[in-house]
Amino acid sequence: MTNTTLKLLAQQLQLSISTVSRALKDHPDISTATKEKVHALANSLDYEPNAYAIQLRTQSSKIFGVIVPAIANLFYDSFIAAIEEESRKNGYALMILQSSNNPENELNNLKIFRQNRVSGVFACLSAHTHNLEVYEKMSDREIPVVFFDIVPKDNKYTKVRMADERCAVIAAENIIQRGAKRVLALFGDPALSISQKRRQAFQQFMEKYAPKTHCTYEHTNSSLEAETAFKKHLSKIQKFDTVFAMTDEILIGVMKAIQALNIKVPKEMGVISISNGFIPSLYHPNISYVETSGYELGKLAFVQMLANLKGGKTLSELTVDARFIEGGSM
Amino acid sequence: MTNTTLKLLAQQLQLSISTVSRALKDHPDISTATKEKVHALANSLDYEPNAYAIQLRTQSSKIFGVIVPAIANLFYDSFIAAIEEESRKNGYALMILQSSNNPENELNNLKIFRQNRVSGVFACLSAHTHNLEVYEKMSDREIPVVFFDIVPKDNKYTKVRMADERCAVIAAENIIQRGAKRVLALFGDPALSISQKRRQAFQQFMEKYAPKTHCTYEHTNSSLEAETAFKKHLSKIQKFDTVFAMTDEILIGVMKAIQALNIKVPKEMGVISISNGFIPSLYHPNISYVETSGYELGKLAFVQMLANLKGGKTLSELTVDARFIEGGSM
DNA sequence: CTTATTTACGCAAACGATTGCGGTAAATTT
DNA sequence: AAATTTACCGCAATCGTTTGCGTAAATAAG
Repeated sequence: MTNTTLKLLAQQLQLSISTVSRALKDHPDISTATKEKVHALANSLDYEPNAYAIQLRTQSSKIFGVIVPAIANLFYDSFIAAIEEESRKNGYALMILQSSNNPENELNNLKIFRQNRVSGVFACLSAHTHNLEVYEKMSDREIPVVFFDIVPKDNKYTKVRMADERCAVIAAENIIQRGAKRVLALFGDPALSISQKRRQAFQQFMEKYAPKTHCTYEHTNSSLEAETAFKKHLSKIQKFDTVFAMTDEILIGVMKAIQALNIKVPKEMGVISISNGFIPSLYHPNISYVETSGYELGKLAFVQMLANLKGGKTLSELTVDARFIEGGSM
Repeated sequence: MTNTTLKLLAQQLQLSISTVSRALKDHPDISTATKEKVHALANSLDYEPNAYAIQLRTQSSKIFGVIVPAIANLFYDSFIAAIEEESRKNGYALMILQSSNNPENELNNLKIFRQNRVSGVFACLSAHTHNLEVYEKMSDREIPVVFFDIVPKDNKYTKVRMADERCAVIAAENIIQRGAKRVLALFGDPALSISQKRRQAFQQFMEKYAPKTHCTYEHTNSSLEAETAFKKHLSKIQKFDTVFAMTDEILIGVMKAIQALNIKVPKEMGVISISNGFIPSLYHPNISYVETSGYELGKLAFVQMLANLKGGKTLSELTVDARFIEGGSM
C-alpha cells in the first residue's frame, strides 16, 4: 500500500494541494466545511506528513543527535533517558550514536548527523579526543552543540557537567565528619581531567581541614584494579578505616573485596562514593554517596540546547549541583 | 554559512547538476577528468549530501527505529548497543524512543517513525500492550517490524527472544545438581508471558525430575517485593536452602536480604538467577546465572531485519540460546 | 567519405510539502 | 447598478537529489 500524500487527498476531494495543506494546518483562508472534509479523509486514509519533504522544504529537521561513549552505561543511559523525555515533549526525536571512545567513530557519527541535518547535537567527548575541528564544522553549519560530562576546556563551547570539585569536597566533608583516621581514596584514569579535578579538590580539602587524617591516594582503571588495590592496602600494618570510591566502577571493586573479606560496614569500614545511586543501592547497608545524576544533567543539557536554538548564544558552562545521599555505610 | 549543494558545485564547475551527481558516485558515463575536478571541489567545499532530499527522491531512509520500555536498563541498553554497532556497519542510523511501558507513548513513537519513514522498526512491546493494530499499520506501509524480548504471540510477526523455557530448565538442572532440598523460586509480573513461560518450564522440570524437592513459588514486581518475600519465607519453620531469581531486579532484592541477614553463600544458601551477567558479577562470590545476553539478542534481531529488508518474508521466531555461567553461589 | 557506435554530458520530471502571490465568485457597501 | 471587500481557493516555484532519455561530438566501421 502506497503512502497517502497531499496530492492523493487533493485528487480525491477535487481540491488543490495547497488547499489541502492549508486545511490540515487550520489556515484561516480555508472554510470550515472544506477543513472538515479534508480532515475526515485524511483520517480515514491515515495521512502522515512526510517528514523528509517537510525538512527539505523548511530546512529544519526535528531531530537531535546524541553522541555517548557507550549506551550501555549507568550514567549515560539515564542521561539519554532524560534527553529523550524532553525531546518528545518538544516534538523532537533522537538519533543516538556511540563513539566507543574512538575518535574515528566520533567523526563518522558527526558526519551522519550533518547529513541528516540534525537540529542540534549533544556530545560527550570520547576519552582522548583533542582535535575539536570536527565540532567546529558543526558550528559552521549553524548546528548547535551542547557538550556534556566530558567537555572541552575552551570557553567558547556550550557545556554542562557535574560539579566535580563539589562532589569531591562533599565526600571529604563526610569523611571528616565520620572521624576517619586513615583513608584510602581511589580515583579513576589519571589522564582524564575529571579524575584530576576530583582528586585535587579532595586532597586540598582534606589537607586543609583534616591535616591529621592520613590519606592514601591511588588511581585504578577497572573494578578489578580497585579490588586489588583495596586488598593490597588492607594487608599493610596500618589499616585504613574509610574508603572513598570516585566512580561506580571503583565502588564495585571495593565492595567485592569487602564482601570477600567479610568486613563489617560501617563498623569496621566506612564507604563513600560518587554515583548516580543505582550501584550504592545494591548493597546492605546502602552505600552513602554523593549524587551525580545523569538524569539531571540531561535535563540541564536540554535547557541549554533550547536556549541555543532560540537564538541567544549561551556560551556558559552550567553544572548540576551535587548532594549527599545518606546510605548507612558511614 | 550555507550548505554546499549539487547545484552550487555545478555552477562553480560550469557543469550540470546531473553530471556532478553522477561524478560523485562514480558513474561510468562521466570522464575521469571531470570526476576528479568534481571530487576536488566537493572536498574543499565540504559537500555533504542532504539525506532528506535523497530519502524524498529514493523513498528510502537509512534509519531504523527502536522502541524499548526504557533505555536506562541493563538488558535493553546492551541490546541497543548491539543494534547500533550493526547499523553503523551497514550504513544505518538509529532513532531510539522509549515507551516507559505506556501504550500511548508506544503509539506516538510509532507515529514518529512513520513520519520519518524509517526503514524498519525494532520493537519491544510495552508490558500491557494488547492492541497490535498500530503495528499492523507499519506493515501496511511496508515497514518491517522485528519484535524482541517481549513479543506478540501471533506467528505472523517476526520476532526474536531469549529461549525462556530453556533458561528456566537450565536453572532447574543446576538446582537439582546442587542437591537442593527446599527451593524458593521468585518470578516476575505474572501477567507477562515471559514470567508464565519461565515458571511453567521451571515447575514442570522440577516436578518431573526432582519430585521430592520442595519448591515454593512466588511472583514479585520489584526488588523490594523480592527482598520482603525472601525474608518472609525464611522466617518459616522449614527453611529453604536455595533461591532462584528470575530477573536481575529480583536478584537484587534477594541479595540485599542475604547481605542484611549475613547469610553465607553458597554454604547456607544457594543462589541462581537469569541475567545478562552484570549484576551477578557485583557480589562475592559471583552469582551463578543462566545467561541471557541482550547484546546477542540485538545481533540476532539485526540479522532478522536485514533478511526482512532483502525481501524474503521471515516470519520465523528466532531465539538466542542460553548457557549456564558458573559463579560460586551454587 | 558516408554510416554506426561510443563517449560524455545536459534536460527535465519526479519525490511531498510549503507559501507568496494572485484570482474569482459572492457578499457587502456606495 | 456599479464599486469595493471579503472569503476561498489555485498556480507555481522551491527545497536537493536521482535518473530515464536525448544528443552533440568523437571514434570506429564499412
